[in-house]
Amino acid sequence: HKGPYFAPLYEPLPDDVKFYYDGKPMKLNVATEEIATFYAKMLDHEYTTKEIFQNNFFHDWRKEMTSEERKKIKHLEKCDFKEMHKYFVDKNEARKALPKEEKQKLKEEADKIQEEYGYCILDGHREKIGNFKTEPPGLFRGRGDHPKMGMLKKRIMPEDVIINCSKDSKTPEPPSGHKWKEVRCDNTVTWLASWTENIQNSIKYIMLNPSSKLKVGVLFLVRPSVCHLIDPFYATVHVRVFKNLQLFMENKDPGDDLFDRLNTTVLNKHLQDLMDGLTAKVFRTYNASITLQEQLKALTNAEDNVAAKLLSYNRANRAVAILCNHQRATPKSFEKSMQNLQAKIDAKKEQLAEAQMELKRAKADLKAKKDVKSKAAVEKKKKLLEKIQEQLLKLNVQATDKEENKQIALGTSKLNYLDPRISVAWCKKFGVPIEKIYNKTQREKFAWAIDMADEDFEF
DNA sequence: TATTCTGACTCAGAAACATGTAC
DNA sequence: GGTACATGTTTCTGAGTCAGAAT
Repeated sequence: HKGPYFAPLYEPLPDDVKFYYDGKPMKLNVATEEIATFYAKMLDHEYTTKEIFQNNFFHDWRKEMTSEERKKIKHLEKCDFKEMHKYFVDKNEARKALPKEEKQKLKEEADKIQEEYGYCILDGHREKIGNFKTEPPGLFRGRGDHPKMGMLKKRIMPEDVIINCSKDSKTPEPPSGHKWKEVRCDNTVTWLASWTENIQNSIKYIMLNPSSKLKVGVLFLVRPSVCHLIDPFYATVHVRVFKNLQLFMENKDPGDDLFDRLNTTVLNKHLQDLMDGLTAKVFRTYNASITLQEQLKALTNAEDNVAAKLLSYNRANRAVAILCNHQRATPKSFEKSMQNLQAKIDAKKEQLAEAQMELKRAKADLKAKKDVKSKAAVEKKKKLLEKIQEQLLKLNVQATDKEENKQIALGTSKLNYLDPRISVAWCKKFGVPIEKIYNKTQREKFAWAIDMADEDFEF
């Protein structure tokens, strides 16, 4: 591989884009200016209204200032980033408004980079890399009430990067004038390059795409032996759990934490002792997959059309998502798009009524004239009516699906917990094209399952 | 021995980006 | 046939999991 693709260097602002302190324009040192742009870009994000974010940013920013700047810039409230912010907003819009050919050119450049840095050779095969770019510098966006939000995420330099590649391969060249932190040849790990980020001091990796053979469903493929044991395991565990619960509670007051002695490490250790490869995650996967299979069996109607079958599939998938607690916030545009859909349904209903009228008229016409032409007209109207009925049904199914899916995220279970062979088998059995349930990326990731599962596959 | 830390890897949702559809 | 908006897809990166090492 060629090592990571580094984030582009900072381009200083044009002279007419100014930063103001206490109402007066102030020219910043390049390094100081760069960090200011990180904040300026986020001005209309909720983050910049949060005190922790502001404080962390200001603290880290001041650390990078020259001593003169630091002497002058003492309060964030007196900093005016608005002109800088506007500059970036305008720049974004200008990019969107670019003529087609220009956009095409940019795309080709990106593809070239992808082609050059986005692949590696693993055991003689060309494999796609998942993330081949270093994370660009910016302000840390912790989730929830993260105490470090707003801190400066520093630029990653070649000197920070450890390269991992095989002994007999050509070592990637560092960018000119730089060198790698280290080059090693460790074939016991899967990463190609790594660096330590400065916020949490954790290691970031460059690794392969989920479709690569290093990533493909090891869990599912070693699973059968484990999962055969889970059913009887559940049956006996029931009794034992109840007894243990009683035991736990005997020595506790009502407010005490019931499971103070049970953390994942202890649990996994115990499960590992029972059987090699058994962890808490295996149970999650097992439960998800067996639920999907059961629900599909219960909900699918062989006589339904494809749209209705897909509704059944999504319902089964939803049952799994609920089980795994994959909730999401109702999308911001939900109400509006639901209204649009409803409007479409109403329009279709009108069309339907219209088509029914026309058919009636055509029939009357046929009765009166009894000629070939009006017979053909009746047939044509019948066809039209059927088509509209089917379209209406499809729209109704869509609306139901959308409503039921409002607060549920299907992606995670579909991508990470469900054995894809269950879905593949279902598609084959009920004549549903696989593209209806897996998009391109998903089909790549699950290529092994699409090849191997037939319609009789049972989990 | 118990607890915390570290490294490797997977999961998860938001944002960016691309594509489709209605006007 | 072009544009604006909606929807679908991909990228990005913070968070979580798990095993083994360090304290």
